[in-house]
Amino acid sequence: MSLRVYNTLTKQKEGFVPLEPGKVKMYVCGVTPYNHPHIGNARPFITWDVIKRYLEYSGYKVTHVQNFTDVDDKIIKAANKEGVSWDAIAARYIQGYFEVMDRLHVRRADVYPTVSGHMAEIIAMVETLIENGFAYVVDGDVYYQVESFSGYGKLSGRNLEDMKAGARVEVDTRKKHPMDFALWKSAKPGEPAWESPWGAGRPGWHIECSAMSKKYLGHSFDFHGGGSDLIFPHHENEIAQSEAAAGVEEPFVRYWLHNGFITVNEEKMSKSLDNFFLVKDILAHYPAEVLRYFIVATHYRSPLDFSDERLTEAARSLDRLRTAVENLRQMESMAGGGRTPAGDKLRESAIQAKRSFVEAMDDDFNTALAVSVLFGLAKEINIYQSGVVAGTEIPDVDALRQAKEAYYSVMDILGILVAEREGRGKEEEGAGVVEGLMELIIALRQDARQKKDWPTADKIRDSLAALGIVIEDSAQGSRWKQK
RNA sequence: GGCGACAUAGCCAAGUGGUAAGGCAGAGGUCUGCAAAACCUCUAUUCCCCAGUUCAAAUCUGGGUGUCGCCUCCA
Repeated sequence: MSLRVYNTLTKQKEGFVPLEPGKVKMYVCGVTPYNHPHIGNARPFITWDVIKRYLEYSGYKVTHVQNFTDVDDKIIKAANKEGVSWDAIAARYIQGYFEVMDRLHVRRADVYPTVSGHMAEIIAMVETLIENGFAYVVDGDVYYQVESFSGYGKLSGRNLEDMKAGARVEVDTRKKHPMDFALWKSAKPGEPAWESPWGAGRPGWHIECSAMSKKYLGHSFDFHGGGSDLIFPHHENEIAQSEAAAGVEEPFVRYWLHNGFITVNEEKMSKSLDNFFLVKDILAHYPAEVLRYFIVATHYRSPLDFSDERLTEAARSLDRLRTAVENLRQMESMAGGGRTPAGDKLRESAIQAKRSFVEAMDDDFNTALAVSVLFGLAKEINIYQSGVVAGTEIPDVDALRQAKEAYYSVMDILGILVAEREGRGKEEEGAGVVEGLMELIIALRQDARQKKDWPTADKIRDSLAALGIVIEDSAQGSRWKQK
């Protein structure tokens, strides 16, 4: 079994073959920094973070490029509203982006190109398109002529006739075809502008990704990703620009991957509908792990409905996975022994889990299925731990090592329970993990088993008190706490 | 109006030809000072509806219904 991915271009799953053996080049459409990212914005980045981790786990050397659209109508509008410069707005929200993505354990891309930093490349590509007869100049504006590119519509499954018929926007009469789109817009008062062969102005939206991907990844690369709302027109236009400019047979992008939307009450979460939740606000109420689990527990192409109930449910599910981590850590800290039948069973479960995990991820990054593998292994770990706690099993060091390796490597790729694995999870929640507590309780029970004298609550309290540990009673039941 | 996706238990969600994973919630049980956690058992004779293909369909085909998305900035 090897990696298969669903390609939006061909509308089917295809076996993945990289352009260069052992290397993967990917471009992910980033954000327009005019506000803090909402949870819908975060989905593609968590998704691609997992994809990247899995590709690296599979042995690929990954080059990841993700842009910031820092020259844009919405940024200019926000700047004018606040009375600050456009680049101050962009800088603020780029920082905001990194702050929440870091908390979500989204690892950094290799390059984060910006529009403002790549004017020369953008202008050069527009010039090439004009020279090759794919674009025309009108009063300082430059338009891409869609009819000149025979493949126009191949990604979104549309043809120019349909689009003409279904056009809902007022048509600019200077354009040769209603679907022709701007590569360069002439300068307007109060807007940032750069010098160009066609006069002062700024780039259209789509050209940046073509120009920047070419600079960092070449004219042909492996993956291009983003939300499915980018399929048309953004990615369709990128293909038209990049393939027309390159003028070669090779496809611009080998595999187009698009994630589904996050919805609220079954409706797309978007800034225009004003039904969005900012990641930073959610993180004030839920641990980052929960949000990450919530995203990863559903396949990336499916819609995902966001609500408080769903996050609470995610938190409970995650608790189950966390318990197994804690059980692993507890057993690990105990004196261990050699191979046992129960250990063999655990070892086999670990090997099978890794196999199942790879199968799930190879099938178009099926993280939902991968999560279920984790639950299966968690159960085996817990069963094993029950035996250890009961004193009927002496920890099989090798089996535990393998279970831990399998369990952790899956979580590593999904990017969940990062802190717990280092024993910091409970600390973050405000309660301390008491080192050695489990061993003490197990010792008491083993001792009691021999003497046929079960430890009473008072005996346990006394033993614990001697170590400076008190049992706190609360509405939720008793909790072990170290004073 | 044009194009496309989806419909699986109370909720969420895998499964795309071989007889329904997993999680949450719920019920019963084991263990245990009580709890919590964990473990065991149960909870969809059936996958929106109808027709068809097939030895065999949640999975394929046709029709219908419903929901969502794109066609305007959007992750």
